[in-house]
Amino acid sequence: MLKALAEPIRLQLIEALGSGERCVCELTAELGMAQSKLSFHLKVLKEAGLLNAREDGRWVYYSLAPQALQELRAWLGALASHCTTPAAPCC
Amino acid sequence: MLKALAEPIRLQLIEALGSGERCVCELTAELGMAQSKLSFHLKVLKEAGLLNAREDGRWVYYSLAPQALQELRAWLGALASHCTTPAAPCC
DNA sequence: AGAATAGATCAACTAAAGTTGATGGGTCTC
DNA sequence: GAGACCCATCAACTTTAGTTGATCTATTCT
Repeated sequence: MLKALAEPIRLQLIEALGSGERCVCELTAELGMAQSKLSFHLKVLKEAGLLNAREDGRWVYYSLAPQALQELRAWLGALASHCTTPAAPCC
Repeated sequence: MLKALAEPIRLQLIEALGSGERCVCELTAELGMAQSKLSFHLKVLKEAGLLNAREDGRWVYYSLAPQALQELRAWLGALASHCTTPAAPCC
């Protein structure tokens, strides 16, 4: 999942979807890039569970999966809670 | 920063540091991998702002940077807040 | 001072991931 | 049903990132 997030184009997609659902053609126009490229990255994000796809006739609408975002937040929260414990003198 | 997180070994490091500060030799032993490899990944994480390094004589202790974690959480929160808006019919 | 240890860095190699342009399947309009 | 349009997929290529083993600096111990 983190691997899916960690790519500039995919981050652009995530940001674009932050304001709500979008269809692919809209995203293609907005980001100005080859359709196949976009399709590739959307697939990666979808397979990581970060995006939901909704088909409507000949269009496909993508949106962020809030649950995945929540999961990540929870993980970060857990990490932050104990990470300031000092190390025992080592070796 | 996300790019730094998105790598299995670096995730192991992050998890290991979740319970508190550690020195490199300890991490090397714990993860059982070449020292140069570990040093490489620690550097990536540090340059991303995710880790703090504290030198003490011949040892170096690494710990998670809570501020970076907080930043990420905030970003995810902002994304989650509007992402369910349905798309306007497109094209 | 000399030897040993912790850790960083480097160059050459290997492996993984993104890009490109073409093709194919499905859906809509006329 | 022919043509246009949206999107996914594929193979070949290019780019980027991780690995390895050797070497180097700094620090500690005898």
